[in-house]
Amino acid sequence: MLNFRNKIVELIKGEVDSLSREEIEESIETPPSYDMGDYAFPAFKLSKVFKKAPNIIAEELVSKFDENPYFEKVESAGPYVNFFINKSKLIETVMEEIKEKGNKYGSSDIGEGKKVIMEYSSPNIAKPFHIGHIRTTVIGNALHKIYKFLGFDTVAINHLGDYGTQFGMLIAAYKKWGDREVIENDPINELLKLYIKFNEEAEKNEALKDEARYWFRELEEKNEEALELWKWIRKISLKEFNKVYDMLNIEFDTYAGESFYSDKMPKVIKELEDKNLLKESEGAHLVDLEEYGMPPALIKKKDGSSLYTTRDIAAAIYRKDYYDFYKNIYVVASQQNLHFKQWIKVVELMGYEWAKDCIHVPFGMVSLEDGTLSTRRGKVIFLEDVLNKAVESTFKIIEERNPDLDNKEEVAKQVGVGAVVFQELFNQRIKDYVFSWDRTLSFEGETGPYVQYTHARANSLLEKGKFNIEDNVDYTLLDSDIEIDISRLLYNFPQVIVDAMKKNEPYFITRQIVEIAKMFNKFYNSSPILIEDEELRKSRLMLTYGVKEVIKTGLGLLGIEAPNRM
RNA sequence: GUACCCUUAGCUCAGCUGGAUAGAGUGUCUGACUACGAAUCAGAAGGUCGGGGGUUCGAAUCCCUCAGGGUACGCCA
Repeated sequence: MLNFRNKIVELIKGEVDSLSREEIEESIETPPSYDMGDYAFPAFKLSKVFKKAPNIIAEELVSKFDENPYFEKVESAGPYVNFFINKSKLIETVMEEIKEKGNKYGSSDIGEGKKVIMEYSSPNIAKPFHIGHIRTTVIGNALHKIYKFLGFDTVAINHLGDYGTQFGMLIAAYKKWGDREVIENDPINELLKLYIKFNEEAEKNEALKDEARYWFRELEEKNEEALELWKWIRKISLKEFNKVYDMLNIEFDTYAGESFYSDKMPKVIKELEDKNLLKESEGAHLVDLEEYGMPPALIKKKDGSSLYTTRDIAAAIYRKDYYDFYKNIYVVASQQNLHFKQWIKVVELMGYEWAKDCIHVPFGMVSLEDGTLSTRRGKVIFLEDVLNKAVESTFKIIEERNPDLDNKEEVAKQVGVGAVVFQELFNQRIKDYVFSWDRTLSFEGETGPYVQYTHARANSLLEKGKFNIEDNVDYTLLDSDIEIDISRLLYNFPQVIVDAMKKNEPYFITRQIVEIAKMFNKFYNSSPILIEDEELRKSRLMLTYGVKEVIKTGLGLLGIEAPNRM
């Protein structure tokens, strides 16, 4: 595909030697409106070099760029040099590229040979998968797909919370009040009940906490009974989680969670001691980080057992050895910012230069209208319920508007789940939000169903118009403002994917496909597509095809399906 | 108490590494279905970018400060 920015860099570089190609590339901007041009080069920085007013420099530059095949017009506007792209070249290059690459349009090999670890979702065993888990799960999945699409060699890790004192609690609670059959029938809820009951009782009776600690120690010592219970609880919980993962169409490469690293920690503690990083304080062992403006990182408890900082350090070291990662990414809530800063600093202090490749990708908090989520107090909204409710609402809408649709259940699932996922990936990760049923179940405006609807509509046009990708198309017929606007958005799509990867922000893609859908709907409402004139029809269908492909790819990267009918 | 994050239209949010007149959606009001799919489109109204300083040719964007909200701070993860 033609790279218009590079063409501008070449033109400017030909006239101005004092700026490097990179500097020129970086200063190229998009004007506020396309009436003013497709790209703009501001001359402010040159005014110091040439000791002239920027608007004079801009004028002088323009006079040198008259005849050029890639830009139909170059003009100055005050201090800016504005470039107007050659529209037929733009449309032709983007359409030919989409035609050639199809559903691979926007992919690349920039990540070739680089291993990227994406740790996300990571629910706690025996606790419900609630609305609070949706963010890490959905953001992580999207990032995983984005990196993969850009050629990175990815590993999706579900770092299950399957170890720790809480397990001692569960085992103790099960031994006191548990019933295997009851739990088998409704694992998460029953285990949650045990968990809540144990916490309530433990507040009244301190001795229970000792029992929990006892059972956790037994588990670590590989006591057969404890081990068997642990395996069983882990298995039935995972089975429940997989219901949600199936609905979301998410798979992991490994479920190596906390337990997996439990035997890798003593070595780390020893290493910290050998490197003189460990300090004793009030019976516990820690790494002092005062020098770096952070509270100390606790490594070993009074009783000798380890903490999750130790576990994360051990996991990172293991992963470096085993995978030799290029980036080791953690999609974990912003509440853990300090924790990540601490342990990554400790890894750095241990002398591992790859500490900088461990990246925490934080996101904001979800709360309920009446306050914070709390598993212990049973104040949660289950993710499964959210998804099911969205699917039900969608099903009703389909019954109303498109009752003859084939496989309504399947489509309702794709659209309902898609709506939830889309909403989750629509804004910057860091923003907190309050969960609202109204918002989750609204399918109008900038929503997943809107984009999916546009896709289905485009598909229907292609079918009715008997679109054939082999047809030769006269691109010069696509010359209206809307058609060019659409082409520009399609043209920018590959760059948007790269930006999304660089910033670990899937919403760049969400916003781009919304823009494409909006522009296409505008086009659809203003220009007939299935018309008599064969040449014109073919060209408009080609544009429709481009829109359909890019929307589908974009949705796919977000983990959302694109049904052909809905 | 200390550190970090957030604050843009009634509501929910965009605004690319500072750049040309601050944009969407939603809600409100108005208009378009015997129409290629109305989960759509067109239009109107709606903003001292939390307040105040500073840096700069230029600040919603960078720095300082104040206010409001949130999160985290040694034996949970």
